[in-house]
Amino acid sequence: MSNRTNESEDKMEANDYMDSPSTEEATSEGNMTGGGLLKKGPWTSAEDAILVDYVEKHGEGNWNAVQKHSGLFRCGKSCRLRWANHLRPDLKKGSFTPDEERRIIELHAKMGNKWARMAAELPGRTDNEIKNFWNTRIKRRQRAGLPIYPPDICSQSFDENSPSLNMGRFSSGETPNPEFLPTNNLEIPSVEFKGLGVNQELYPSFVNIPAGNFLSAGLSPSCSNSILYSKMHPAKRLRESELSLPGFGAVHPALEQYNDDFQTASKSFRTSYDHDISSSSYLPSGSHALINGNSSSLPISWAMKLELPSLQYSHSQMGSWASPSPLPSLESVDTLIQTPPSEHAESGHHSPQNNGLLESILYESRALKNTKNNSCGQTPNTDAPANGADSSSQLHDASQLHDADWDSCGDPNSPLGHSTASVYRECTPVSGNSLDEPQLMKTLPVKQEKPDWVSMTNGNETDGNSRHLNISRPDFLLDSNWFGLSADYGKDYFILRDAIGALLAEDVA
DNA sequence: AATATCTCCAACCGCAGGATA
DNA sequence: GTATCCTGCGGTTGGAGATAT
Repeated sequence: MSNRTNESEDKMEANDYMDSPSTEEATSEGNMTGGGLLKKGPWTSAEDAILVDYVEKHGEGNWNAVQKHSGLFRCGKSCRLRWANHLRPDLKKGSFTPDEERRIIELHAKMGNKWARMAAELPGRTDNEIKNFWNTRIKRRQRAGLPIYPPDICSQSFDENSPSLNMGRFSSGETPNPEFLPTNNLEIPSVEFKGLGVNQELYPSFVNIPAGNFLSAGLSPSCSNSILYSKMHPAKRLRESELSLPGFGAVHPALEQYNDDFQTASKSFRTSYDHDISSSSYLPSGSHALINGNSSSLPISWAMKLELPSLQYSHSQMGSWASPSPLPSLESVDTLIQTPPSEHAESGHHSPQNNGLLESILYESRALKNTKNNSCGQTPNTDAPANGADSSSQLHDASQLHDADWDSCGDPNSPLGHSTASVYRECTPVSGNSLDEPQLMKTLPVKQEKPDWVSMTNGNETDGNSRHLNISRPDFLLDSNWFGLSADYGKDYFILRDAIGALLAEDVA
C-alpha cells in the first residue's frame, strides 16, 4: 500500500521463500510460528500475488483454508488482514483527503473507537488506516494542546445526537447552553500530566485521582488529556462500549461524596473510587475508563490509557442509567502517564496499589510520614522523587485525619481493608442494595444517580454526611493545594485552575 | 556526518461472538 | 449444553524512514 510497504516487500523479495519455503530460511528469519509452519512479518509481493489469486478464485472468507490450498504459509488471520487492508481491489490508496479526515473526526465523535464501523462509512478505507490516522492525530493534538474534536465537530455531533447530549460540547467560545449541566461546556486546555509534574513529582498516585471524577464533574472531553483513567482490558473495554452508556454514573457517587474540604474530598475519592473500580458490576458499561473489572491489575505506576467519554452522554443519561445511549462512544488517547515506579510490592506494606486513587496518596503519604518519623527506611514508594515527600506532606494532614476512618474499616494500614461494599455503605447514604449484588446495575441508578447530578448541579445538596460535592464549587480543588504548586508545573496548574474557575463562573451564572 | 529521537504504519496479538459439530 | 473453529475487532508493537540535534 505504502511506499514503505513496497520497499519492505522488495527487501523481502530477496529472501522470498514462497515458492520453496525452506525451514532453514524461515527459522533463520525468526518469523515462522508453529514450529516453522507459518510465516510472520511483512508480506512479500509473491505472497500477495498468491493471496490475490486465491481470493479471485475462491472468494473472500474461509481464510484458514488459504494456507491449505494456496501454499501460503500464513495463518488465516494474517491473510484476511492482508487482504482487507492492502489487497482488496476497492481500497483507496494514499493519504486521507481533508473530507475524509473530517468525516473520520465526525464519526469518531459519534462512535468512538469503532474503527470497523467507521471504515464502513468510508469506502475504500480500512479500519486500520483509520485507527492509525486517529492515533496519530490524537498524539499530534495532544502535543499541541488542542482539543481532540474541533468545535464545529463537537457541536455538530451534539446536534445530531440529541439536544441533551452535551458531553461533547467542549468547544471554545461556544455559548454555554443553560440547558446543560453547568460544567459541560467548559473547555480546558489540554494538560498533559506527563509534563505537569504532578504525577511524577508531586505524587505518583495523583494521576489516577481526579480522572473519572473530573469527568464526572462534567469537564469536557477536551480536557481528556488531563483526565486519566485506569487502564482496563482493552478488548473488554471496547466491547463494553457497545453496550449501554449510562454515562459517568459510576463516578457520580464519588462526587457526591465530596465536600469543600479537601480532607473530606480525599476520603470520598478513596471510598468512591474503591467502589468504582472494584465493583465491575456496578460500573455502567459505558464508563469505559472505569469498567475494568480487573481493577486488581492496576499498578500504581501506569502507562495509562486515557479513555474519553463519548459526545453522547446526556444530562439525562447521567442522571439516569436507565437511558443508555444508542451510540456508545469513547476514544482512547494515548496519554502515557509516566510515573515513578512504585515499590509497593517490594515495600512489604499493604498498599492500595490497585486503586491508585486518593487512598493511595493518603496511604503513601502516611507511609512517608511514618518513614520520616520512624526512619525505618522502608517506604511504600522508596524511589519517589524528592519533592514527592514534600507533596505528600501536603496531604499529610489529610491522611492523619483519616487514619481513624481507615482503622475503623479494616486494615489500619491499607484502604484495601475496605471491601467494596463496605466502603460504599460507609460513605453513601444508600440503603438496601449491596454493591456486591448483581442487580446493582439496575437498582443503583434509581437510588444513586439522580441525586448525584441533581445535587451537583444545584449545588444545594445537604446530605447529612456532608460528603457531597457541590459542583458549584469546583474551587475546592483550587484551594486544596491539589496540584501542589511548584515552578515545574505551575503553568499547567494555572491552566487547569483557570478552567475550573471558568466552570465555577458558569455555574454561578 | 553521526546519532538520537520522532513519526508512521503494517502486522501482530488477544479477545469476543457467532457458527458448527 | 459444550467444545471447537472461524471471523472480526480493537489495541499494541516493531521497524523503517524522517527529522532533529
